[in-house]
Amino acid sequence: MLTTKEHPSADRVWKTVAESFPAISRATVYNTLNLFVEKGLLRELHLDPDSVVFDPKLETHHHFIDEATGAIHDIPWDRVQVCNLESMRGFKVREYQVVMRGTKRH
Amino acid sequence: MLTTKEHPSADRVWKTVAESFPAISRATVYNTLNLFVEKGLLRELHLDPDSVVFDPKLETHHHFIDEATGAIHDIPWDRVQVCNLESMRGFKVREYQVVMRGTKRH
DNA sequence: CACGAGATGTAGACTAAGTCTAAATCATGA
DNA sequence: TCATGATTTAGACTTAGTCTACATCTCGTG
Repeated sequence: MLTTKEHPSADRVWKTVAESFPAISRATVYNTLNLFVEKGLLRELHLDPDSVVFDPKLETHHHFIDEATGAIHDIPWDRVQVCNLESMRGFKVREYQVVMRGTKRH
Repeated sequence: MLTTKEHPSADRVWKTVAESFPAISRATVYNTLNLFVEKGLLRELHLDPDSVVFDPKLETHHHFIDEATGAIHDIPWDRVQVCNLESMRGFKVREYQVVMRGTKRH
């Protein structure tokens, strides 16, 4: 999980882990994932309409959601830029990202 | 709903509507909201960790999430810009937005 | 080694958002 | 008025995420 390039849901992680550790409890997987988030080892994303997904990549980056497959792709931070953030006058922006949707070119 | 500046969840809409129409069924509210989305009268957002929220503002815009209150604010499209989108070479970007999190200044 | 205390994991119950279903009701045209 | 299709209802159902009580593990100490 901590090294995957994907963005699995908790249940997906559970199913994957259960292949190697069939005795592991679902609650343990949820609890562990949430602990990792709390301790800063993972980030949770609310991009998927069905569930929270977890992102092991801690460096700030953008996201591209493939509408055909549902896959979430990490986009390097400096690939695109958000210009004019200073104009957000009434807000203190702690973090931001560009969320893009579309399809992957072949 | 179609004119609100907020981003209510389905259940929030239900509770609001039920004040005027106590007989309305929860499923009707869900069904109607989903129909509105399908017909393009509303957009659904997956920004809130707890539920889908609905956005009546059809013009493209960005979002700012107030982490203190959970409130979602619409940010005018031209307030900030995403530069270098052409660099998304392997992707066909159908739509994008900047999602910002932080707090509102007093 | 034994023991106690705290941490961690388990198994299943529980909650709540969202969906489904069968039936009732409504709306419309003939 | 009636038939038909559309819409709504009320509650059941599903499932992601959380909670709970208990079991098990880990570690430090004597």
